[in-house]
Formats: sequence, C-alpha cells, structure tokens
Amino acid sequence: MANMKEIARLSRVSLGTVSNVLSGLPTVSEPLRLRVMAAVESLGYQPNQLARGLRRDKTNIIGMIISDVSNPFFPAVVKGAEDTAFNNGYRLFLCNSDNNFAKEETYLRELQTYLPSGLIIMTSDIKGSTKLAEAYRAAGSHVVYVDRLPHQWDGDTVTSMNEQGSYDATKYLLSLGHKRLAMISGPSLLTNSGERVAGFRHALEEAKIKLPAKYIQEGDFNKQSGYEKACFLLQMDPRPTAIFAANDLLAFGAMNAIRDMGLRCPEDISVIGFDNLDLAEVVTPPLTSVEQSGYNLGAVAAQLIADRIRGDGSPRRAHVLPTTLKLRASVAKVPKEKATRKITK
Amino acid sequence: MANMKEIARLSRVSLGTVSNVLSGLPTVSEPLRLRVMAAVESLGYQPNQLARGLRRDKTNIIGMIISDVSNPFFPAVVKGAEDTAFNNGYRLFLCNSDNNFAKEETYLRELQTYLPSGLIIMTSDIKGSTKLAEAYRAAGSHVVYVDRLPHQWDGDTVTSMNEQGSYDATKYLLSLGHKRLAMISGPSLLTNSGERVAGFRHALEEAKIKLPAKYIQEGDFNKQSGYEKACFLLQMDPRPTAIFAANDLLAFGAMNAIRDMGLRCPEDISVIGFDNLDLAEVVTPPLTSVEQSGYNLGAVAAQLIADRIRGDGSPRRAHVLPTTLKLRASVAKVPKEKATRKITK
DNA sequence: GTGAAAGCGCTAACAT
DNA sequence: ATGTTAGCGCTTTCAC
Repeated sequence: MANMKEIARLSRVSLGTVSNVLSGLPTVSEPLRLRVMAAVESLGYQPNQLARGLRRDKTNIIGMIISDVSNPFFPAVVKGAEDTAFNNGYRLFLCNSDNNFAKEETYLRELQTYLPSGLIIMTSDIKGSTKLAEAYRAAGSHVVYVDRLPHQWDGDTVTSMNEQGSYDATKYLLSLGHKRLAMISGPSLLTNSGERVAGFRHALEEAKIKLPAKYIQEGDFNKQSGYEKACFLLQMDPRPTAIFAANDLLAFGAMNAIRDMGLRCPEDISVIGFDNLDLAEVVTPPLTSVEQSGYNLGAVAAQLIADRIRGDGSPRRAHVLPTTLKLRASVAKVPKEKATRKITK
Repeated sequence: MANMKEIARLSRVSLGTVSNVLSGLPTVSEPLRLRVMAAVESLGYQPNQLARGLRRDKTNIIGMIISDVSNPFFPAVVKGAEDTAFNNGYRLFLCNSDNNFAKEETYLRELQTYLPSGLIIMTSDIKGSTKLAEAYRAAGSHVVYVDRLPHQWDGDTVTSMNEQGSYDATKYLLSLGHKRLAMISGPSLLTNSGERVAGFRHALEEAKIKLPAKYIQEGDFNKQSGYEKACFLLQMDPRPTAIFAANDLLAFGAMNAIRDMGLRCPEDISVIGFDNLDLAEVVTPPLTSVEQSGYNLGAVAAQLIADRIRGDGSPRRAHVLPTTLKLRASVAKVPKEKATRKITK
C-alpha cells in the first residue's frame, strides 16, 4: 500500500507538508495542496491508522463490549452505536463477552492497547469491571456504561426507564382487575432486572396487593428460562392470572408453556413482556410489551462519546431513555373465578 | 500504561530480551525470563497492539463486514465468527454496511490500514467489492466471502446449500398436492437469493408444473416486503395455495398478510420460510422453514482464516454448509378446490 | 509556508 | 544468551 513517503516524493514536497495537507492545516499554500491531493487521489492513498494512532496516542476506534450478540435485543443497540459512531468518524470494534467476565476482561485489557477513543460497555459483571474502565479513563478514553450498570461507577451512563416501564405495565394489569400477578425476572445481579422488579413491586404495593414470594421467579433473559419458570408458576395454587416477564424472550417462553399446559393466553393468563422486539407483534397472540429503544441506547452512548471527545467536559451524564407500553392481545381482563380452567396436561 | 521500556528497566534486561520473552523465544535463560515475567505481572503489562502491528505489518484483527446487524439472521453469523476468531487469538472488527456499498467501500479502505490478518465479508454489492478484496490479499490478509458471493471471486467462500434447501422445501409442498406454488424471493442481485429461486424452479420443472411469471415476486428480505408481496399474490386469480419465502422475515410478513386478508394459514395457504430463525417456532402457526446455520457460516469462515494464517496454502475452498427442512404447522395438504375461501377483506 | 528530524512502542536483524 | 539499533508510517515540534 502506498504510504506518505511516496505521496511526498510524487508531489515533490516534504513529509511534513503531506501530513499538514491531510490534517487540513490552513498554512499550506494552494498549489502545494493541490499537488498533494492529486498524488493522494492517483494512488488511492489512505493514512495508516496504526501509525497515526501510535503517534497521536489515540485511534478512531470506539470499543463496544456486549454480553451476547445473539440476544435479539442487542443488535439494535449495536446498530445505533455503529451508525452514530460512523457518522462521527469513529469505527466500532465489537467484542462479545458471552456473559463471561473472564472474556470481558481479556477484551478490555487488549482493546485498550489499540488506544480507542471510547468504550461502550454492557457489562456482564456488575462488580468487577470498573477498575478496568478507570484505566481507560486514565488513558484518555471516554467510557459509557449501557443498559446495565455496575455499582461504583460515577461516569456516564445510558439506560432505559426500567422501573417506570414495569410500573406502567403492572398498573395496566391491575386496571384490568388482575390481583394475582406473577413476575419472571432476569438475573437479580443485573441492575436492569432489579429495576424492573422494583417497578413491579412498587405498583403492587400501591394497590395493596400482597405478593407471595414464589410469585417472583428469577429467570435468565432467554426463552428456555421463561418456559421453565412459567411452568412452575402455572402449577401454583392459586395460579396467577397474569405474568409480567422481564423481557420478551422470557414472555415468549411463558406463552409456549401456557399453550403446552393446555391453557389459553389471554383468556386464562395474561402476559406482558419487556423490550418490544419486532417479533412481539408476530407471535400469537401478539405480545403486549414495554417498548424500549435499543437503537437509541446505542446511539446516545456513541453520541455521548463523540461529544466528550470534542471536549464536552460537563459533569457526569446519566441518560435514562423513555419506555412505552405497547398494548396488544396477550392481555385480557381478569377471568371470572369460575371460569378458571384446569390444566389439561 | 506501562510499556516495554519500563518492563526492561524494572527487570534489568534489555528491550530485546523483553520482546523475546513475550514472543516465547526459547533462547532466553530461565532466570531472566522469570524476572521479566514478574515485572510484566506486577505492572499488568499488555503489549501495545498498535506498535506491534505497525512493526509486524499485521495485527490480530479480523475485519468483518456485514450488511445489516439488525437482520435477525446475522447475529448468529457474527457470533460464530467472533467465537472462533477469539479462540484462535484474533479479534473481530465489526463493520455494518447497511446494504450501502459506499459505506462498505469506506470501511474496506480504512479497515485495511489497520493491517488486519483477515477479512470476512458479506458483501452488499455483488459486482464491485472484489477489487478491494484483492488489495487485501495483495497485502497478505486472507479474505473469505460469506453467504452471498460476488461474481469474479476466485478465493475462499462459505455459503449454505441454498439451492438444495429450496428444492427440498418445494418438493415437500409438491408432495402434499400443491400445484399453484408461488415464491417471494430476495433481491435478485444477491447470489443466495438467486440460488433459492433456482432450487424452487428446478423442483417445479421436474414436476412439470408451470409457473406463471408473476408467481415469483422479488422482495427485500424483510417483513414489510413479505407483507406487500404476499398481498399481491393473494389477490391473484387463481390464487396460489402455497408460498415459499426466501427467508423467514418474508414468511412472517406473508403470514401477517394472510391473516389480515381473512385467510388462514395453513388451511387456505401453506407457507415455508428459509433460515429457521429461533422465532419460527414461536409464531402461530409455527413456521416450516429451511434451516441453515448462521453460527457455522461465521465459524467456518473464521476458522478458514485462522488456518490460512497458520500457513494452509491449499487451493481455493468453497465450503457449502448443509440445510435441513424443519417441518412445522404452517404447511398443510392442498385445500380442496371447493373449500377455497374468499378473501373477506 | 516549507522542510528536517525526533520519536510513538515495538520487532527483528545484527553485534557481542 | 543478551544487548544494541534501525525502522515500521505517521505527527509534531522546531528551524529556516
């Protein structure tokens, strides 16, 4: 590949002048600038980012650590981050931690030596990662935690209104007469899951509805887990009339469990999810869900980094993005007590 | 961050020795090796990948260009590639082209200056990208095209058995008595779409079934497009009794259209998709679909690159991964002519 | 306004 | 077996 030396030779100027032209310094005279640009064009020259980064002590990379690309909520976050980063001249280096903190740590350590301008991190460990994140900061990289937050982090964050969204969903169920509400939560260590549980509890407390301990089952944010926890809930006596699932995957699993046990959604059991995945409207019945914008989660995080790089030195930002309850057919009024179906399998 | 010079000072050896220790050269004496390792440990030293890459003229980056992260089929491909790359010591630099060739080109040009060891590319332009890919090769990077192939590419590739899978799906519909089979294809420029159409045609020709030109509608691999094309097909006279969609998103859209027009799937119309997304079994009715492994697509591509880097100089490889028809409830026997429902809306 | 030269952190060739 | 040194491609002083 052509390098700067060749451009310099071809346009009969010094190395420094080529650099100045490429950096857009206004001190270069027009004739020289044109000669350099012509050479750049003719050779299709692209500056070597490795050398530039090494010299500048900073690259145009924004690292992004996510816990699992294959969870259908995350691609939207990645896309939002990638779009925004690209439009600001940054490139996304994607690292998939597989919810494995050791892998996350390996990535964090090595990624840092690529001297990224920023880091967007969806941590898989609420406790451990801030020390490494501090190292990024110390090296002049801007760090934003997204979706789930570590304790002990005093920097920028972007999350959704998990508690409010869950509160709204629960109030909605209550408004339809439901009194036996159960929840399938995510891993209790994750702050987003904790907030969703808090919103659920909050609404129930306000309505003075008592919540049997077993009515909250801790799942794992995937369909399989939703299926299993729903099976447990559906066999309880009394059986809940509504299930609030902490994400749509859990809700899909719950809907499958309801069907497999010979019950009907929403006639026997109402279900609400969280995320409002594209496919919430494809399942039958279409799933009522708390919408959060994964795209914006990523986009706001990337924009925050771009702003910080441009010198925005304002105090810590904690963006909390709105949620909206999307009403669909998976929720109905509470069934009359007599009408309650027996499980048929 | 600590650098090699500090390690050298701390362990009282020369820079070169530190380098030799870190590169695992056996020529270093044990005492010195231990001293160096101790210093590395105590400072948590990580080699600067920018400097190393600049010097070695190659980094441990594998670039990956995909057309759209938010298409639910692709995250599995990314995950397969990332897993395999990571396990071989490589890191994935993810670029999202948004099906925009200009963006793809920008990424390709810039990414190359990061001196990646390899490139996995799902091109958005069947014609144009090979020139740039050749430049990667010339620079010693290994390139694998995945999922859809450019014409004019004589290097390594990984794809699924698109034609065979589609042939199987079509044969299955024929075996159930369907005679009026329609297809919603993907963009005709993409080779994967073309192969799926070919498999469909092939099976029909074998069965001597004539295919009205309008029975193949070209869609765009998304749900919206599936909905629109299905609406068109459903209003044709005679109406097809089965629709083969070139991917599951198109199939989901088609199923929505069928429902919205007051028809029933599978009683009035059978539907088969391609990809077998997780959600194929969640929709109602569960979708019959040609399964392909996105994970393996990515994993095989990454492994191919890792092998090439290790010196595998064998001739061009064209991996073609198997597909499997997953039978579910979205397909039924052809309805009796009399039973054919009128469109109710 | 332009050019010369130092140096970012590392590797590899060479000298000892 | 270990140390010394040139140089990867670039940016950024500093002379002129």
